[in-house]
Amino acid sequence: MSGKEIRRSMPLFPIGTVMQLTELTARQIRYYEEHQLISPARTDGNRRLFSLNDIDSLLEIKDLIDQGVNMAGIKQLFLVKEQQSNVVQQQAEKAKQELSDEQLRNLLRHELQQAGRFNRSSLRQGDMSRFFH
Amino acid sequence: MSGKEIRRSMPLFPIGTVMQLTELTARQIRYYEEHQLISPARTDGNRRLFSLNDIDSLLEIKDLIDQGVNMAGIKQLFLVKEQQSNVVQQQAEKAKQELSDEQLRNLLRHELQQAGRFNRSSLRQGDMSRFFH
DNA sequence: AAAAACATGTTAGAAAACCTAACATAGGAT
DNA sequence: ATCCTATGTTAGGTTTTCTAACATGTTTTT
Repeated sequence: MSGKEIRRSMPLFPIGTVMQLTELTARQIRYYEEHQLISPARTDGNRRLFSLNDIDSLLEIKDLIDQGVNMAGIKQLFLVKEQQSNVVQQQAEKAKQELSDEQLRNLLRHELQQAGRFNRSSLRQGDMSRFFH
Repeated sequence: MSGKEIRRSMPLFPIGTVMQLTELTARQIRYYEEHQLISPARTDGNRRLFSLNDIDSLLEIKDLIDQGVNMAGIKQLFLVKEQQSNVVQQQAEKAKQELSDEQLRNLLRHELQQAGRFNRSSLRQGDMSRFFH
């Protein structure tokens, strides 16, 4: 939960770069922040600095908007997704301590079915990979 | 030669971000550019925009300077390294068309020995990985 | 149908970040 | 003792970003 995430959440990009990367206007990006769909960091001088995670989120937002989802909908989706990944994570952790290998396999299989039924769009994530490597 | 490189050479970061990432001053970064060790892109408004490759180069420059190498030395090292990778690349390409598998294996073995003897520091490259993933 | 809400555009004024160019300087090299 | 190298510092100018406000075309609600 730290090694990888610390880096992808590192504030690196000014809004201009993000505009190009996402093809969103500054207005749109700020509006989505206003509605708490993202929370970019700030420099000492109050300029926004976006992380790779922020950009992933923005690309996802753009996608959802194209599909007619409104702010409230997107917020809910993000919430649920966060919860889900928390659940999966915590349970995986709990499982590691408490369960036998056999039991663990069963649990994971269940979780994954759940995710597949619902979390659909999370498979399209990590879109930033299109910019690097 | 295109897929990966296009992305790592994508102009993304303003100088402020690069300063933090590399712990170099703006003066240093501009000075290295002046000596053509890097060539960051520019925005329409003439602001520098650095790529991941630029940052890799800067980290390498910093390293070499710590080891007492001066501008001229670094320039030469970069030149040789670029040539080398060109040679390896071209020969690999030529080889793919002209040589048998057996011959190809021999050639690559040779090239790699060469590289190992000389290109040493290139193994420490791709340092940006420390910031992501 | 009128009013309200939503998502985005546009504008204005201010502040931050960056630019180039010039001069300053400590430490090595000649 | 002088010159060169790498970097610091300063000044004046330009670009980018900020917030806040008002404008506008679409949907929703009433």
